[in-house]
Amino acid sequence: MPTKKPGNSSSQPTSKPTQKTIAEITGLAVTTVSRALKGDDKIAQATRLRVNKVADEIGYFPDPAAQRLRTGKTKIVSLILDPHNEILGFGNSLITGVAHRLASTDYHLNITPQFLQEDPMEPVEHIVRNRLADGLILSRTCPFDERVRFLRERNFPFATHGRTEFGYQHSYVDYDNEKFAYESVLRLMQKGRRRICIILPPAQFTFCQHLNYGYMRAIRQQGLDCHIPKGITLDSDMPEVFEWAQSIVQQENAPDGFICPGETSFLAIANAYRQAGKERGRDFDAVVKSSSTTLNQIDPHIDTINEDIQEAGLLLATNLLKAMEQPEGPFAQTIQNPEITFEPLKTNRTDR
Amino acid sequence: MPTKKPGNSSSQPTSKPTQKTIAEITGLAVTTVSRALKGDDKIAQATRLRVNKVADEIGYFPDPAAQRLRTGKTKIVSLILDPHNEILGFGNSLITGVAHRLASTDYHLNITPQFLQEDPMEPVEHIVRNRLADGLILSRTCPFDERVRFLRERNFPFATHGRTEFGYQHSYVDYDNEKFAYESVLRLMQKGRRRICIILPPAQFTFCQHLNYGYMRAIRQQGLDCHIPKGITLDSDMPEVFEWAQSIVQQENAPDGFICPGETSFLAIANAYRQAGKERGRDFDAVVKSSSTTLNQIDPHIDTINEDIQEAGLLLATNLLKAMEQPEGPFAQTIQNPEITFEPLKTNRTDR
DNA sequence: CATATCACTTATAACGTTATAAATATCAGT
DNA sequence: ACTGATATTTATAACGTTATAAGTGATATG
Repeated sequence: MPTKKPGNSSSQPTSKPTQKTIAEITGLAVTTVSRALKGDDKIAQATRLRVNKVADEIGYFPDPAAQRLRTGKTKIVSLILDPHNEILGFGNSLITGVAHRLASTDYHLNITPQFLQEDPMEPVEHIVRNRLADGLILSRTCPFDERVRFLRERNFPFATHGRTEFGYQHSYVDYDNEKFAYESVLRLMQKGRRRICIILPPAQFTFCQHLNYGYMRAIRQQGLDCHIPKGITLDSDMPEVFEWAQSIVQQENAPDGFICPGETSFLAIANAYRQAGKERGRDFDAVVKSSSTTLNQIDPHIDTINEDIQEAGLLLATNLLKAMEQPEGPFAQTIQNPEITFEPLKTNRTDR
Repeated sequence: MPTKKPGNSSSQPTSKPTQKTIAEITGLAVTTVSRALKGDDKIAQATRLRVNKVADEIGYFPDPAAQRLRTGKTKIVSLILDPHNEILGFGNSLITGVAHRLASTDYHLNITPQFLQEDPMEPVEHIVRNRLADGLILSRTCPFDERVRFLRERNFPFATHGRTEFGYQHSYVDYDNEKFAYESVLRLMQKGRRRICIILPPAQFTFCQHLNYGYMRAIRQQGLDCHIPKGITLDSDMPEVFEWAQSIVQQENAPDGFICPGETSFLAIANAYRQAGKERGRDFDAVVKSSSTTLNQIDPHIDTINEDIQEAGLLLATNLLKAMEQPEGPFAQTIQNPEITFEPLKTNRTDR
C-alpha cells in the first residue's frame, strides 16, 4: 500500500500537515490560515488563536520550499569558508558562533567552501545570481575586495570578517590587528628584545596592512630595525616556516623577538630555535595571537593576545541579520579589542 | 524604475531566466524544455541540444525552491556537528572533506549545530519531519544510537562517523580505534613503559568501547595493570586534565605511558609532567592520535598515529551519496586504518 | 432606506518546476 | 487511403505558500 495518495489531505493523517489541513479542520480558507499564522491584524484575534492552536496540535511546520518559491526568501545564510592554513579551528569557531546566533532565528546556515584554486568571485556570483541565500558572510577581505564591491552594487546583504578601504560602508567584524602588533612590539621590548620580527599574512589582505601599520609605528617610535621575512607568511605551512627559521637562527642578527598572528608559525619557529639550542624566555621571546587556551597549555608562559573567533562569528551573524532587515544600511561595524593578559614581568629579567 | 514587473519574462531581459524564457526563445513548450534539460530520451536529440545551447547562452539555472517544492528533494546534505572539545579542527576538517566530495554534485552542505544542552534527537527529528535535507551525517555514535534507530525506521538516508551495535546495517565511516589502542600499548612497552594509561572518551560512545577493547586486549596479553583514570575523559577540558595529571604525577605508581586519542589531553598531561620535572622520553612516553602535522611540529619525536579526518568527511559524503541513491541499501561501510609512523627505536633505549 | 465605513474573510492567481496523460506528427504495412 | 505503431511534443495539474483584489456581513451615517 502506497503511503501517499493524491487525495485530499484530511483523509491522510500520516502525510505532512499543511495550511490546507488547518483550513479543513477550522473550516477557514487557506488564505485566512496563512495570514493568521503570520499574525496579521486584519484577522480576528479569536481566529488567530484558534489557528495557532490547531497548528500546534497537528505539528504544522511551514514548507520552506514553498515559502522560498513564493517569497524569494531562502532563509539561508551562507558562510564562505576559505580553508586557509590554521590549526586551532578558526573555521570551526566561526561556524559555532554564527550557528549560535542563527539558532534563535529561522535562518539556516549553509557552508560554501572556497577552494584554493578557485576564483573567489565564483561562489559569490553563483549565490547571488541564483538567490541561493539571503545573506553572505565572507572572511579575509582585501582593501578593495571584488566580492564586496559586487555585493554592494547589487545591494545584497553581507557581512565580512575584515575591513575594506572602499569609500562606502558595509557590515563587518574585525579585530584590532594594529593594536595587536603595536602592543606586541612594546611587550617584546619590555623583555629586552631589540630584533623584533613579525610574520605577516599574504599582502593582499587588509589585515596585513593593519598588522604592518601597528608594527611599523612601534618600530619607528622605538628606533628599532624592521624584520619582515621574505617569502614567509601566516599561510606558509609549518615545515616551510620551520626551514626558514632554521636558516636564520644562526645568523648574527637573527631576530630575538617574534610577533606571530597565528599559532602555527610560532610553533614552527619555536621548534627551529629550540633545536638550535635557543630557549624561549632566555634567548628569544614571542607574542602570539591565540584563539583558544591551547597554546597556554603547551606553555603557560608564552605571551598571548587573544582573538575570540567564536564571538566574531556571533557578531558577524548579528550584523548580517541587521543588514538583511535593512539592506540600505546603516551597517553595523564591530572591532574586536585584543584581550591582553600578559604576566607581570619579573624585575630581574635583564640578568636572566 | 522598478526592476521587476509582473509582465512576461521575454520583455524583461534583466530578470532571472527560467524554463519559460527558454520555451519562448525556442518556441517549445515549458514541459519540453524541462524534459530536454533532464536529458529525456523521448525528446529528439536535436531539440535537446538546442535547448541546452539556449540555456547556456542565457545563463539558465534551475530554481532550487521550485524543484524542491515539486519533487520533495532538497538537494541538501546536513551535517550535524557536535562542538565537542577538540583543538585541531575536527569539525573543520570533516566539513572540508564533505564539502569537497559534494562540490562535484548538486548537493549543498548545511551545518546543523548540536548544542551541548540539547536533546540529540531534536535536530534529527526536525530535519526528517520537515524534510529539511535529503541526507544526514552524524558524528560520535553510541552503540544503540537513538538517532540511528530513528533514521533507519523511516528509511531516511544517513551516514555516521562511528559504528553502532545494531543488528542491521547502515552507512558509516569509522576509524580502527581498537588497533590504535592496541598498537599504542605495544609501542609504549617497546619503550620500556609498564604503567600504561589510556584516556578514554565518554563511555556512551561506541569508539570508547573500541579503544577499551584494544587497550584491554594488549594489557592482558602483556600482563600489565590497567590504568584508566576516573572522571577524566577525552572531552574534559585542558585545565581539568592538567589538574588531574598534576594530582597523580607524584604518586609512586604514576603512569609512565599515556595513550591519548586526542591532542589536547596529551598537551595537558605533558605540561603537568614537565612542571613536575618529568621529561618526555626519559621519564614517560605517550602515543597520541593526531589529525594534523601540528603536534609533530611541536615535538617531532612524539609518537603519533594519524587519523585523517578530512578523508573521513570525504568517505562519509561518498557513502551517503550511495545511500541516497539506494535508500534500501546495501550500505557502504568504511574503516579507516590507523597510519602508524613511529620512528625506529634507538638500541640503547633502556639506559636513557 | 440607501450608502458609506468598518472588521473580517475569501477567491484567484502566481512563484518555477515536473509527473501524468493526452495530443500530434511520422511512418510502415496493408 | 486506412490502420496501427512509433516518435515527439504538449496541455493540464499539482507541490504549499502568499500577494492582490474582491467579497462578505455588520454597524454607522446621511
